[in-house]
Amino acid sequence: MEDMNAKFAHVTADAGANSPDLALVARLIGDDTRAAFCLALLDGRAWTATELARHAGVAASTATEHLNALVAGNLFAEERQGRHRYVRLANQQVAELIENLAAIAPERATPVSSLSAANRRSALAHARTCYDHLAGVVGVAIAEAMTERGLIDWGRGLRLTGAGGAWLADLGVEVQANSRRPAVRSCLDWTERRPHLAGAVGAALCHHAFEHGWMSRVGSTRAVTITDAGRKALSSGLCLPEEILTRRHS
Amino acid sequence: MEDMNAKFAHVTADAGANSPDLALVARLIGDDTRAAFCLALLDGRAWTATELARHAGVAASTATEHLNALVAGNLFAEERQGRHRYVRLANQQVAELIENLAAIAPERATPVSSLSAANRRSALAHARTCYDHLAGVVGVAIAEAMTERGLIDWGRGLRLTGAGGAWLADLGVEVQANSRRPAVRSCLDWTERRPHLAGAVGAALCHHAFEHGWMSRVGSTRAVTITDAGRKALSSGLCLPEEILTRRHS
DNA sequence: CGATCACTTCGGCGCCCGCCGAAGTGTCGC
DNA sequence: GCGACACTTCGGCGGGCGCCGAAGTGATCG
Repeated sequence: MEDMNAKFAHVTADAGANSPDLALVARLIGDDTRAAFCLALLDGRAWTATELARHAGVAASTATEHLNALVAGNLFAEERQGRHRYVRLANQQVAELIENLAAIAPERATPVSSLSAANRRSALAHARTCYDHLAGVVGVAIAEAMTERGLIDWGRGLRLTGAGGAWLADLGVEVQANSRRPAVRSCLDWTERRPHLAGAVGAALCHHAFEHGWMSRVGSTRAVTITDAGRKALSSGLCLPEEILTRRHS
Repeated sequence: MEDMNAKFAHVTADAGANSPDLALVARLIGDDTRAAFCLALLDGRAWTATELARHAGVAASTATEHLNALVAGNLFAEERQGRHRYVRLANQQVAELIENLAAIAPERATPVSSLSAANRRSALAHARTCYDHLAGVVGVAIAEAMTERGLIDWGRGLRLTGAGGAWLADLGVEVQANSRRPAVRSCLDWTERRPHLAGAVGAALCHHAFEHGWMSRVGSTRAVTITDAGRKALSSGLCLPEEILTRRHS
């Protein structure tokens, strides 16, 4: 039947007649500089144009052009403050798109250039924020510990168990009861290649950890260090072993 | 604190030192022809190189080059059979990536060229497969009816209720109990801009509908028509109104 | 075994797009 | 007001990449 219809089909390039313009959006991310911008903004904070230009190693004028495109394409949202142009990811959906892309994408083959770069790299691999939740060795370990203790359950998709809800309430973690956002969502970690915890609960946990001084940011990067208080809380609350909570310097 | 540290930061283009190569993957989708290939494969079936070339309106040689890139980038998987080269999306993860992209991407501004194109367009908008589940007006209506009847629940993320499990069992729908794949997942419909049902349950329902003759494919496209049997089943099982189940010709 | 067909390889063309630096606009602080 | 600074605009350069058609390979069929 299919062959018969093919005979009568007009020779039309009907590829895009309707359908969303995938390429338009993908092209925005498909450039090394703009991709670097996206990854930088995954830390959930707003960056200025100059910061991004410096981070990606391009001229300010180049950064401006890229930002114009990204804002016009609704991937970034901007906010002008005096002489500064702050940008952030437009919304949750864009953040998830970039996470998905990052999970699929291969590691960039970049020789580690210096000692400080190696250090920064290892700090990121150990613990970092990923948009608004926690990633890296520690993030993955938390997700696995929560699984083992029956706080979350992976059978037929990720789900927060009753015990998990109680555990959060016990800790005093306030989960944003947003109607649309899933309570728990898995996010493939791009250093560990194993899932860590995202979604409303992931975000709430991360927020809670900052609020209670369990961890703090390393400079202005998205790397974080676990404090003594954090080590105490995580090892008693989730039985995370000491080796995982402390970063081994390379 | 952040400002102080910034002063001491070295002037390095450390953008990609570590980190996944987003741009590499995004660039693969960021081309009109390759994007058309991706959308075509969203129907979940394997296409031959020539079919894709014709669909996108490019020469066979061009298609070959694109397919080489997409396979090398692990977005497509290929299977050689005699003189045919069949390709399909490499895995579930890629399919979801493309769905996410499609949900964000704007509609392609393409003037409808002919009557038959308009017809095809309206058929797709009414009911179509999206990878392995059902989309379009009908897909969205099913998801909403299931919500109203308490078979699925959106509070704190999408979840299959007890009643929903019972309903499926009652219908005789066999849900693949894959450990990793979520039972229910929402997928933003790009014609309706509202969510329809994906995940293991979405796939099982779609499979069930084909098996029981509730719907059938329109030629070799991913559009489907609801049969009389399907209208009966869906209106009695989910109280879907007749207007939604029958396509209004434009 | 020769015709046909699906796919591939290659050379060459043209355009798109990312880059920069120089000059311009707007904001802030003194 | 004047310098410093963040950002923007513009012209121009260069490389990358998507396209094609022609010629080649290998499978299939009569």
